[in-house]
Amino acid sequence: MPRHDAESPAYSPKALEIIAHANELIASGGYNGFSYADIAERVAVRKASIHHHFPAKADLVKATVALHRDATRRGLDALDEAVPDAMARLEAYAGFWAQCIEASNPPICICALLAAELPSLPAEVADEVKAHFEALHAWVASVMEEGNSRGSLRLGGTPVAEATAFVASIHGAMLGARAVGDAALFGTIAHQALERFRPR
Amino acid sequence: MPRHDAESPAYSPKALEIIAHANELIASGGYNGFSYADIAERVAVRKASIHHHFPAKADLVKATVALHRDATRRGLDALDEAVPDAMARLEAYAGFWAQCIEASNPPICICALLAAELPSLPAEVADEVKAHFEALHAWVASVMEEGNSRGSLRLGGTPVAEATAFVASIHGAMLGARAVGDAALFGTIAHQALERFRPR
DNA sequence: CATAATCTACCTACCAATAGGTAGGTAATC
DNA sequence: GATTACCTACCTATTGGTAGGTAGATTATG
Repeated sequence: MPRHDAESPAYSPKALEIIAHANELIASGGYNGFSYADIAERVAVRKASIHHHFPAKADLVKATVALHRDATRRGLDALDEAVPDAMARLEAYAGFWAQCIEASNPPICICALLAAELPSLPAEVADEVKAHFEALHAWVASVMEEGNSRGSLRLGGTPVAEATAFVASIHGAMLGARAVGDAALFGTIAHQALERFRPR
Repeated sequence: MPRHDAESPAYSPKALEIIAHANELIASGGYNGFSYADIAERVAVRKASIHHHFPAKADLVKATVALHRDATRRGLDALDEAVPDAMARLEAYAGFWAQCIEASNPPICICALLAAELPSLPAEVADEVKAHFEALHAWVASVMEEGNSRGSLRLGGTPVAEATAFVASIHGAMLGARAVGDAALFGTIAHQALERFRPR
């Protein structure tokens, strides 16, 4: 899901390597928690060379988020195809994140993290983060609407309202697990969030 | 709730002023999103003078979080006294945050924000954030347990599990509202999170 | 009460390190 | 030859912090 395709046509292999490291560093300390120097030493080129691939920091972080969004979209598309049942699809989505967080790979959704810092982000990055939330809300809502109409899950409100609430639970669960230092807490909360949609 | 008492005995008036500004700056850009220079110009002293009050940045942020925790504890205690009904109490808690977020005062819980950045925080700050989450989980759980046993709210799981899920919803709602640039979204999600506890 | 000592809260000056970035150059590849 | 991807050298600005000093307020002492 957040796994990106190493064959993305828009970036060189080195640029993709830089993005991968930016991803990890953002996931740990947010936008201002890492510098080009950090990336440079991980990628084994000089700091100034990073500018060749990404002229400014905002370019790098925007690209990182955009690639994360691409990967998310492809992952959600794949879920739509592979898992016909709406409830099982949401479970698979939550399960995917539970595995990631348990393995710290990645340890958090970078868009959720950047959302927290949104007011101080460059506008082009903030726009990507906002778009990610909107796309995720829309996907969850469409899954819920489908599931509700087919009886595989049961909504207590509108699909849109329930979807935004579910996404909030997922992201809040990431914060909670991180705060108390218990990765399994994410899975517990996510499972609980899903139970409310279980048909009786 | 996050309003602190201006008569706190441990800090000078100037130190409290510094903390208040640190609070705002953290709420906007997190731990690394502000500097002593930012505080200095807001408080109208030289940057070096801030070190007199807080020798290192970690000291300042730790104190800021600690004061926020004190204020939260007092606010929750006051709620316990003023609102006998458990369901109404949770509603008051959520409503308080809804007002804050609508007024951007404060625009987000700094502990939720710092939780996102936890891996890169100084340990003494991370400990305060963790303790905040644990205390909040405990308070919500106790309110839920009381409400459940009195019939004023209904739990689908254990008080501890439901409390952590509720806190996740609240914090996730903060992220969602911030991400999409719609402060009212917090209140919508929070209200929905509460509805699941409404007795039938 | 007057004076000295101490405390508090600021200042200037300075430091090393870092941050994001520019400019010009080289070598390898196509 | 043009492009790509690196390099060195350098820049300004900023960051968190140290060190020494001053002035006013407060406390202790005779």
